Amino acid sequence: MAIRLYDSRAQALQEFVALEPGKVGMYVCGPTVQSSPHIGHLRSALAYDLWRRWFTYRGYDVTFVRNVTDIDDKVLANGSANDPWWAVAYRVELEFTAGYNALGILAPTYEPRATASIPGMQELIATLIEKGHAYVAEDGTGDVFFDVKSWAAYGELTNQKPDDMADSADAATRGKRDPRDFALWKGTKAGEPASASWNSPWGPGRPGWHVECSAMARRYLGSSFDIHGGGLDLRFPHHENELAQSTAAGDAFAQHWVHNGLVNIDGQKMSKSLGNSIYAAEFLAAARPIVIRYYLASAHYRSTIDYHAGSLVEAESALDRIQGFLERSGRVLAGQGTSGGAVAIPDAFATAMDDDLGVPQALGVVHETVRAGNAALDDGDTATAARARAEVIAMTSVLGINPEAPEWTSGEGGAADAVLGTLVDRLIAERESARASKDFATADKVRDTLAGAGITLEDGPEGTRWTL
RNA sequence: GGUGGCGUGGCCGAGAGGCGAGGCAGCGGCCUGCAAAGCCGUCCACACGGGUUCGAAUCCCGUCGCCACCUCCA
Repeated sequence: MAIRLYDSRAQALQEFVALEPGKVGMYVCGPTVQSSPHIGHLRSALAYDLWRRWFTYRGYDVTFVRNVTDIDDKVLANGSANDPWWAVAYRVELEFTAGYNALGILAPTYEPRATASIPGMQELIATLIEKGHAYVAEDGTGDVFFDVKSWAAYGELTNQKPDDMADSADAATRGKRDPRDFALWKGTKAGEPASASWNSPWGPGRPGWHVECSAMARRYLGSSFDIHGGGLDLRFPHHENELAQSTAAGDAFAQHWVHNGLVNIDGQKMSKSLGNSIYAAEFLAAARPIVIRYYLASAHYRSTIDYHAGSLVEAESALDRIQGFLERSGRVLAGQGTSGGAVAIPDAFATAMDDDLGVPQALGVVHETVRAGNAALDDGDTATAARARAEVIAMTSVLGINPEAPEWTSGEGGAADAVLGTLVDRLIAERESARASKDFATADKVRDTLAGAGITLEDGPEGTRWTL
């Protein structure tokens, strides 16, 4: 069964065929580390984490590269004498890493920083100049521009004709031959810190944004690789320019382009001017990380997610249903030797995932399996329940949302939990004796007290359970 | 102006010419001392107007509304 993906350049679903059988080379645009991560960054990283996990499940050896753009106009702008740009970049990078880790996003195979790949960028620029696709600005600034007119295919990624492109707002063309030309190298200007200046054949300066990704992709994945991903907002100009540069320099570059949808807040784009950005730290404090992962994964990766109050509550209810089944089945089936070897993921789940990463449909299969498993437990059909349990574990594990996986359960079971358990167990015992003597008023009072502390009781055949 | 996307039941969210995705919320029932959890049932939706078809949420034409990108952006 082949994996199909929606290729943004072809604007069509395409069957994925690896350049090298059994291997996938994937480059994803990581953050420009200029300010704290927000929901959208997490969503984007998660989308490619899911792609990567699915390719891996399907047996591919995935080389996953996600860069860190640590030198850029905005990084520079956010630095100061007391807090240099590179300190800002490192600090913000740590915030991103913390956010990724919190959501169980796997570390990339390579996570290159742009500042560590300057020679590769210069090499690419030199090639472009040599081939007549780039030129040194005639205004003496040391800038080097890509010559859009020299590359007939320019616009192929976003299906635009250069003549249709609005003239640059950057009206002062700064030594450009054409307003659409974009910077490959930015000569160091007066007042810019020496720490942000690298020597080059064109004078001291720093790389342009687009060329950074082209060079890093080539360095870690070679001149041709399978998939290039990034946020929908990066299609133009960033990815269009990357494609033009790399192909003009002679690289085959990415075979497929994949773009994830953005996150809106109450129907509006997140933006600093609207003041509606939700930062990762705030978001991660709003619910358990696994709930956030479930929420961000539950819409198709290409669709816009519209976040609103209540989104996480709904996600949590849905996830609790899965978790509740795993807890219940784990308890009932404990010690029954239910492992029974490797359990295949249900075909319906795999089919959904193969089809352009159909996570929402795949989650439908998870929930159907949960229902069937619960029904089997109700009927005492432990064989069916055990199979459902194994399937649910397998499916949620691939998605990174298995509530019983170590990444979500570590941290539980500490001393504080033990103390709490002792206290709650004592109250439950008091309630039990009250119930035994039909003193339901007292029993309900205990339950209400615990409910007030956020503890829910469930009476079952094996006794009373509690959850926080 | 150019390019692309979207409008699905109270809410979220898939699907894509005929077989009622799924979740959340609600309602009825089973279970329970009462609950909770679970199960069963219920709630049969696809912006609007035409058209094609035996059959359209799905295809075509038109209309309305919303959104994204067009050198800051995941």
